[in-house]
Order: sequence, then structure tokens, then C-alpha cells
Amino acid sequence: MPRVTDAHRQARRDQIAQAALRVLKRNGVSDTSLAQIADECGLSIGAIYVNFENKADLARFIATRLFAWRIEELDGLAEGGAVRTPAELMRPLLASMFDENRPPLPVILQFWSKALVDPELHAVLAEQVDALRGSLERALRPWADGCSAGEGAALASRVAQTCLIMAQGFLANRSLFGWMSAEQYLDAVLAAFGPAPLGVSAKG
Amino acid sequence: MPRVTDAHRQARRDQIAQAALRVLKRNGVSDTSLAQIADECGLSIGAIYVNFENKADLARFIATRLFAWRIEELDGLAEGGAVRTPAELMRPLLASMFDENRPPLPVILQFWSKALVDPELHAVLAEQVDALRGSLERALRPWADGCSAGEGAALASRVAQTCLIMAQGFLANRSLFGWMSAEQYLDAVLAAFGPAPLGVSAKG
DNA sequence: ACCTGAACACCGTTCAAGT
DNA sequence: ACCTGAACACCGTTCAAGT
Repeated sequence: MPRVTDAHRQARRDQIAQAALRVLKRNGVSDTSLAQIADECGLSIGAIYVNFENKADLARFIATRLFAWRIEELDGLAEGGAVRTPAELMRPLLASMFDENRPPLPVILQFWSKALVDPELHAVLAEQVDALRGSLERALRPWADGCSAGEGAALASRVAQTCLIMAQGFLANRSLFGWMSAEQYLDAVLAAFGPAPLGVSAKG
Repeated sequence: MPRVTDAHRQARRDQIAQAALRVLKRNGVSDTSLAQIADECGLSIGAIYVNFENKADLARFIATRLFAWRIEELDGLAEGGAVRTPAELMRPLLASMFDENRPPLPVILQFWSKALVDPELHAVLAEQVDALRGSLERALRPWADGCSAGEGAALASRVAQTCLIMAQGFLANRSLFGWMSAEQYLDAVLAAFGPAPLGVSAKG
């Protein structure tokens, strides 16, 4: 009867992962022990090892199940071939970070750090961010083709990566220092690199 | 004779911190034990505790001594009141990340993560990044005043923060995925948000 | 004054023993 | 088939004992 066992196993894995995420939010990634997770989900330490290979495997499961970005919105914006500028697409990208079903930003930053020394966790995060990059690239394609008809694909690819790098910076800064809101960030990017200096029309 | 003792103490602290950084580069922050550091510098674990309060205190010392950014270049660019655009100042800012006297970028990212759960380490990093932000803000002032005479100070402050957030993103992405060089990043930022779409003049 | 290394409480991991 | 909890090697930290 493997089906019953599999369902039970999936439920156990979700139960443990959800409990682990609650402890992670409270105590930080490196200060969370398996004993705390076992207490939180009402099981023993051994039960965690029945359902996961080890602590790193549990971390990968959490990253796979809970870190997946909602990319439907970006895909939706791309439909119909409407021309959306990078600035217009950055807005939903940054807003998606604050989705309440997502782990808090500091937890994500701590997983980035773990991925630097855990190749398998790195692969999980790389796959997720690449899916996000692909959606952004598709959504940018009409704008990119308008900029340079022949090189639209290459431009969309480069700019999609760049928008994600800028979003990574926002996530890190928001977690560590909280200098700005997403709206202030976008406004300042346009003021710094945008077409016309802000305030010129008002001042002169 | 406290002077002899103090000099000896400083030398010991530097000896231990340099050894610790070598192990950090090899093994990552969380996989480096005090036993490894003691072996690397030829002392015992107890000797580390003679010279540092604990492991977190050693980490703070490393961050203070070795993470200080070279801001003289930015200050030099600001002298004489020359107008430098954000894009022009981003170049030396990103280049400074690859100074060979600085710890590698992945080590810095791991310290960011540690700072999220260590308020004293967070204060050290916040002080350093704020000094960098101040230099950038001064260097941006002529440009900002040119954009909007009355609001130059506020604009320079906002844009300095924004450039640092974008640099944070570059550091994180470079450490994790290495998508782009600094030059490619700047080019793509200008293509995405800059005044004229690239390639228009060439394409017609 | 400075250093050592054994001792302590904890961690992740394993595994014989239970149900 | 699933779970428990004691055992193990390790970690950061302390401290009596050395020089």
C-alpha cells in the first residue's frame, strides 16, 4: 500500500517544514536546532530523520516549497504583447517580495548565505531565480524589440538579469538597513539614470 | 608596562584575525571552527579567548579591520566640484569590490547574513556602509544641484542610497550566480532606464 | 601576564529498541 | 512501517593549572 504511505510521508514533510519555518522566523537560520523544530511540530528528532535525509535536505525542501516566486503576475503582464518598460515591470517584481505567503526577506537572505557553502541548496535557488528571470525576459520582449529590432532577444535577456540584480539589492538592503520602500527605490533609480532630471520642469 | 602588553595584544589580535580570514576564505563562515583558526595561527583555542571575548567578537574585529571600503577614490572624485553622474560614480564603486586587499565577495555576503542575528555585528557593518554612503552623497552633490537647485541635498542623499542598494545587488548576484561583470551591469542599467534606447541610432 | 588543554553543555547524526 | 531516545563526535565556552 505505497499510496497511503506516500501521502502520510508528504503530510509529515509539510508538517515538519511548516514548523521549521516558524522557528526560522523567530530565531534565525543558524540559531535554529533540530531539537527546536522537533518540539515545534510535536515529533522527536528521530522522526525528522525518518522524513528527511538531514538538516540540509530539510532546508532544500523548505526552499523548494516555500520560496517559489509568484510569477503568474509577470506572465500575465506579458500577455497580449503590451509594451512594458523595465521600470513598469520592476514594480510587481518588488511588490512580490512582500507577499504574505512568502518567508520574510531576512530568512531568504540567510538562505542565500547558506547556498554559498551548500551546492545542492544553491542549485534549488538557482533554478527558482532562473524561472523568474525567464518570465521577466518574456515580459520585457515587446519593449526590447521596440528599442532595437534586431537585438531584442539579447537586450531583453540582459535587462531581465539586471532587474533581478537590482531586486536582489533591494531585498538585501531592506533586510539589513531598510533604507527605502519599493516605490522610493524605483523613483530614485529613474531620477539617477532616467531620461529627464526630476524637478527641471518645476524649477526652470 | 601596559604599552608592551598592548602592542603584543594588538599583534596577537591581528595574527589571529588574519589566520581566521584565511580559513574563512577556504571553508565558509559557518563551517569555520575555532579549532581550525587556532591550528592556522599556531595557537591554542584558549589563546583566542585571551585576546577576544568570543567568536562573535572575533567576527566583529575582522569586519572592522578588513571590511573597510576604500572611499578615498570617491572623495577624490568629489573634489573640485566636478559634476559626476550616478553612472560615472557607480563605476569606481563597483570596481572597489574587487580590490585584492578586501575579503572575497562571498565572505562579505555571509557576514551580512550573520549581521541579521548579531546586532553588534550589524552595527559595525551599518557604520561602514554609512561612511561609504556619505562619500557617495558628497560626490553626487554637484550633479544633484544641477538637476534641481533647491532639492539637491535630498536628491543626492536618495540617489547615494540607491546606488549602494544597486551595488549590494551586484555583490550578492556576483557571489551567488556571477551573471555579469560590473561593466555589463552598468551598461544594462543605462539601457533599461537611460535617456535613449540603445541601438536606435544604429538601427534607424 | 599569557597560554594550555581538559571539562561542560550543546549541536547534528545514527541506530538499536520499541509499537 | 514509523517513531523514540540514548549514544557519538563535534562545536563554542570556561577555567584550573602551568610557565
